[in-house]
Amino acid sequence: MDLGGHASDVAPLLLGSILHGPNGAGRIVEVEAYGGADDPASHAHRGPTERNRPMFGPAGTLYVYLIYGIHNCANVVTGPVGDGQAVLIRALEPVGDRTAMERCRSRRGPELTNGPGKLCEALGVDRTHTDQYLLNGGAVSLDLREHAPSEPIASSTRVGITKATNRPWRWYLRGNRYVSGSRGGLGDDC
DNA sequence: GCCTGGATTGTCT
DNA sequence: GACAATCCAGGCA
Repeated sequence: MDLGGHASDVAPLLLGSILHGPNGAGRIVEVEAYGGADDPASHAHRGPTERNRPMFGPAGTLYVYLIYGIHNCANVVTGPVGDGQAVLIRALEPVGDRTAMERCRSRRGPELTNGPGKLCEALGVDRTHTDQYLLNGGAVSLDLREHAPSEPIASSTRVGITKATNRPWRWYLRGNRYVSGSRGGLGDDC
């Protein structure tokens, strides 16, 4: 798979890939695309800053930021160097041994990883991992899928943003119980 | 320098 | 359904 395309092209292709963290691993079941300067909702909209610098690195770089002072959110950088495009990982389906993740989260079932902040806490991913390259088997790494997932892929508008809310740049595996949205009743087709 | 608001979540009512 | 928790980038003076 080529991560060098536009975030909105790469995002649905990441569904089904496996994200590994210090505490465990999960299959990506929900993503959102964030563009560069052309996307007002993206951190990269105003150009490079100290925080978003990893977004402007090579495709396959990890960008982790702190939101609301509490939660970490993990993104996979896509597109050419300097573009600032990234794909936000919103939900995972745990794979393999999940005991370490459950211990970290003090929760089980979908509550383990069905949100961007939740999955970072479960996997043990935080801002110290930002700017890591995901494709060389480090503490945080990405196993790109070889085949498309068996579940149907659905899309909708993005969640939790106030700008450019009309772009249908959220993709998820329809019917998967680890997709986020239990709070907002999201998950309709687009 | 100070102020504001955010790609969220857990808890309480 | 409402709201508190808690950090910091970015805007503005």
